Amino acid sequence: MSITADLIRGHTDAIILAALLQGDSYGYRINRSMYDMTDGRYELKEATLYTAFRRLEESGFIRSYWGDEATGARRRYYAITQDGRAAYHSMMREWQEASGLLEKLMRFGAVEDNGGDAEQI
Amino acid sequence: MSITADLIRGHTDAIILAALLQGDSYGYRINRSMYDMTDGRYELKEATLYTAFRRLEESGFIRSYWGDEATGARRRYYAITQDGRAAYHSMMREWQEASGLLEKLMRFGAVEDNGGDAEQI
DNA sequence: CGAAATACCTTGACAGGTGAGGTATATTGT
DNA sequence: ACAATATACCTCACCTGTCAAGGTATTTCG
Repeated sequence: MSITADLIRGHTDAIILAALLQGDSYGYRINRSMYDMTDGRYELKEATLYTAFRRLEESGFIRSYWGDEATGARRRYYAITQDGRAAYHSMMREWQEASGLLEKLMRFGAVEDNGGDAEQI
Repeated sequence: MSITADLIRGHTDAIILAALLQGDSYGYRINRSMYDMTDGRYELKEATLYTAFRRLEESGFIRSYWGDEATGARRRYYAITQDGRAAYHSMMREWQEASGLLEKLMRFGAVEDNGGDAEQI
């Protein structure tokens, strides 16, 4: 994994909700698709993933049920709720605003960076 | 302040370094300009700011000195180092990559969101 | 004279992320 | 037949960045 954890922090919930907008799914699969979509540059740690599921379910944004697979390991499926959809859209709006501000603040200095040693003030 | 703290988390260092690329400055002023640039939608909390200064100085990305103001409250100025410039550029590259991935992952679900209740995979 | 602004700092607590560990079943290679 | 790997779930203790709340000292303005 190449990108710093703290840059992702706080976005886990939105990512999971986004995945569930495509349809019900389960932990292992969601993580897999994340890994595939980013060409292995990013995947959620399992502990992070399951913590997030618990958090999201407590918030009422998702609900879970056990799959009825006849074979293989049991799977716990998650479904997004209406509250979850609303939360997702709200998170996306926040992301829009925040990323715009961050871009502005972080680019700020670069515009006049001459690489020299600036004097006081 | 309107945007969620966790969306900003981890970007504080890059923001401060960006500000210092414009020239030496001090805590209060940096925070002020951040507030002004975002029309009051975001400002660092003081505790966060000073924690970041300490962290950055320990990493060798900035150095500090006391201003010689004859009047008014004393000011501790900060200057970005060469290591700090390198770190800034590295952080910006990370941000580029991370924000691209995040965008991809978070938009993912939205493309086929029909608002209905999806059935189990 | 008192309030507000400027300017710095510390402490304790919180929340999200993660390393390291665990369980169980099915598949694949030798 | 048996070991290794993949699938699939889970928990606990710890780390780190943030922040609320508190503090100090000086200057300016009504």
